[in-house]
Amino acid sequence: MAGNDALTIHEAAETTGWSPRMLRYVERSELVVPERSQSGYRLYGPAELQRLRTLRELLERFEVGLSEIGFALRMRRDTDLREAVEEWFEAEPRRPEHVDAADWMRWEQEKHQRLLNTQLMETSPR
Amino acid sequence: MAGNDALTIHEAAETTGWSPRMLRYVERSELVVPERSQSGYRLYGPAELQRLRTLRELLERFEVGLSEIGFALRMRRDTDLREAVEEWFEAEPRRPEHVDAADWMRWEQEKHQRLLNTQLMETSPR
DNA sequence: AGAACCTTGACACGCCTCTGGTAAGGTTGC
DNA sequence: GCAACCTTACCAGAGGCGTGTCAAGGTTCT
Repeated sequence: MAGNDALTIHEAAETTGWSPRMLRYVERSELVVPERSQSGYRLYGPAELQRLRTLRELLERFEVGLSEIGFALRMRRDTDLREAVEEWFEAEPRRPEHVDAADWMRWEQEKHQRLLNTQLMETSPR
Repeated sequence: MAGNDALTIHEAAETTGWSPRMLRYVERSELVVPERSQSGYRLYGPAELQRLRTLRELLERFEVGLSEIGFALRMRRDTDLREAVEEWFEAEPRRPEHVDAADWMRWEQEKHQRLLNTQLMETSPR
């Protein structure tokens, strides 16, 4: 393997700061999947090494876990999922369009009512 | 509270399929945060109920967890995080720009070499 | 005033994530 | 051929997630 710039798992571990154990784990999460030699050895090229280093930085900087980046990957690959999640968030700023308009206005109205009650009760409680 | 269409936690639980316990949990994850009455009771309006129902569907349909949607929310709110994650993914299709071009070409070349070796060895193994 | 709600906080349990090992066996370099 | 690597497959332990339940105490309805 010498002379080639593809690193074995232990070498890659040393230069990226991951443990060999974790490199296998990262592979299973599909975030960094190295090539394999003919006999099945993992071969980490410059691109993988770089990705591993930046991944590490990413995780540390934002205190996120592999599974979370894994989920981001899943959203990026699964269009249905991505769209469903986005759609759910879009409905966030109150007044989601699925809600009947009349219901909504009654709700808004009564919110003010409630607030009013609140104020009143604060001066003359129960 | 009667006459108002804001539901208490147990009522909301019944119409949405969540347990009261889980509604508190969902609130803690910041995904659906109900208003509060003056005395601190949670008040679920039509919008919240709808959001709870669709959230449930989302989780079931894609077999994701609350924490994962919570992470999506975090990405949506934290621009730095979102951009960092996206940037990491952008570098995915091999040949990340941080890698030295000469390194890259040598790597690509040797990849073909490796593949060639593989084929040869498959016909005359060992 | 009492029943029937609500609140927060805690303990608990099963499952998953992350991380480290270890064992049994194949590959490579010298 | 032997040392030093690699592989997969397990066991294990700390910590987080999802969920229930219970306790101690406040609120609301009648």
